[in-house]
Amino acid sequence: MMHILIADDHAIVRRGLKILLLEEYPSAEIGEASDAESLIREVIRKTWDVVICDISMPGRSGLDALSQIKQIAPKLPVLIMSMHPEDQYALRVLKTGAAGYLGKETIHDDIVKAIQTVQLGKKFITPAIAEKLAHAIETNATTQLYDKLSDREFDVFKMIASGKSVSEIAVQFSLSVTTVSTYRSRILDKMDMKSNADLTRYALEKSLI
Amino acid sequence: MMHILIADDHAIVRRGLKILLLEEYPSAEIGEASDAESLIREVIRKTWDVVICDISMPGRSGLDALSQIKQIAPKLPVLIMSMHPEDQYALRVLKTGAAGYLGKETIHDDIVKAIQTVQLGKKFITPAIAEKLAHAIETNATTQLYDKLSDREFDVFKMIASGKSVSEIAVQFSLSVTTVSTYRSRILDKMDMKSNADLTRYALEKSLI
DNA sequence: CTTTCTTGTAGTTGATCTTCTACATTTCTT
DNA sequence: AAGAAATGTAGAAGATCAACTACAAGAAAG
Repeated sequence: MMHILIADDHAIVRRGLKILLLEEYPSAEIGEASDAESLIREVIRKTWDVVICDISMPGRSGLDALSQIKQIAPKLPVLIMSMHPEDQYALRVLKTGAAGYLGKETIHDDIVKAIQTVQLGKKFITPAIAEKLAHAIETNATTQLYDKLSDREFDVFKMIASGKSVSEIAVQFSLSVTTVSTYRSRILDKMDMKSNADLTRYALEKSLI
Repeated sequence: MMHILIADDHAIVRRGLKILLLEEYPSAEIGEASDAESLIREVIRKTWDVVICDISMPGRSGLDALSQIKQIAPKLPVLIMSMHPEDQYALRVLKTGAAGYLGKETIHDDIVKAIQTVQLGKKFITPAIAEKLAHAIETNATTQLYDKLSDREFDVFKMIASGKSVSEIAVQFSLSVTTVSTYRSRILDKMDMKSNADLTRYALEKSLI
């Protein structure tokens, strides 16, 4: 019997996905988590065959959750789904240890194949992503400005870009304000930008927020 | 028999929503559209009782689609849903003629009520939105948001939106920093926004910077 | 297997910003 | 025209932030 854990903050998405999966795996046990915390809790609580996780969840992002999961259960395959056009997060996500990356548009068609693939211990890569990967390797990766950011920095970057203040971010991440401020400096430095507005503009342009 | 048209670019969302609706209206006919074009086509093709539409769809946005629908079938109630919780679009959406606005988080709980409400020809307004509305009316929101700004405020608005700090602006206009800060507060208040990032986003959207 | 670079994390302190309040001028309203 | 609301303008005090510094743990380089 298959044990599949779904993590997404939108109940409708969980519901739709669950039904989709039950069609293919009628006897499967489908677990649900609506945020990063309960996702981690579930992963600890019992053994799953595969986790399907949305990257953009409130609180700690799915990316964060992913790396945590990879610590707790390195061999548990995690499929990351995103509503953003495929390429944005794909590389980062795969680098963090995801077993595959799915756009919410194509999940319908890809999910079953993806699960089968990761069950064999392989990575599930769509042609679109594969191309992106190839291109990234060819052009020596770091074409995107934000690729230079660490995961933490990237999280902070998105939050600043979407208007969160450093202190809000500090609270949310339980960090010191100065720590977040340091991140901000490093982000600005790495991306060669001068103001939060630059970050916002950039993030909008790249559809990161 | 109920005829409900769902428009969302994510198949999973459509699926989840459909099942949700069929639970309540087992005999309903649920139509689906995955983008603005087919949504419009469907609206023209046959008569629906209600349309449920995501704002953020690829190509022309749901907002665009909404205003087109309102031209084609002014009396067809359109419920707009968004995954952004307290969206700054809420007001705009209602002004464009939507029958209601739902966050994807609460849609689960609200959708049936919403449909019933709009079937009676009334608008479905959640308390959160209601408050926004009240505030908007209070501050006399009718035309473009930035129309409410005075000339000075508008200048400051553009500068803040493009990333200038209040002190830079103060220097440039030979004003006290606090004066500029006061302008900023008033701008934020009048435009019902919370952060500089909101201003940047808005200004970009309106091509003001 | 050291050395160097990167990352995650903060403290201190001076700079910047916000909030609250206030008060003349204008500019509507009635 | 009298009163109300909006606008241009700041000060004081407290909140927030940035810059510089620091250091440990991990990664990468050699």
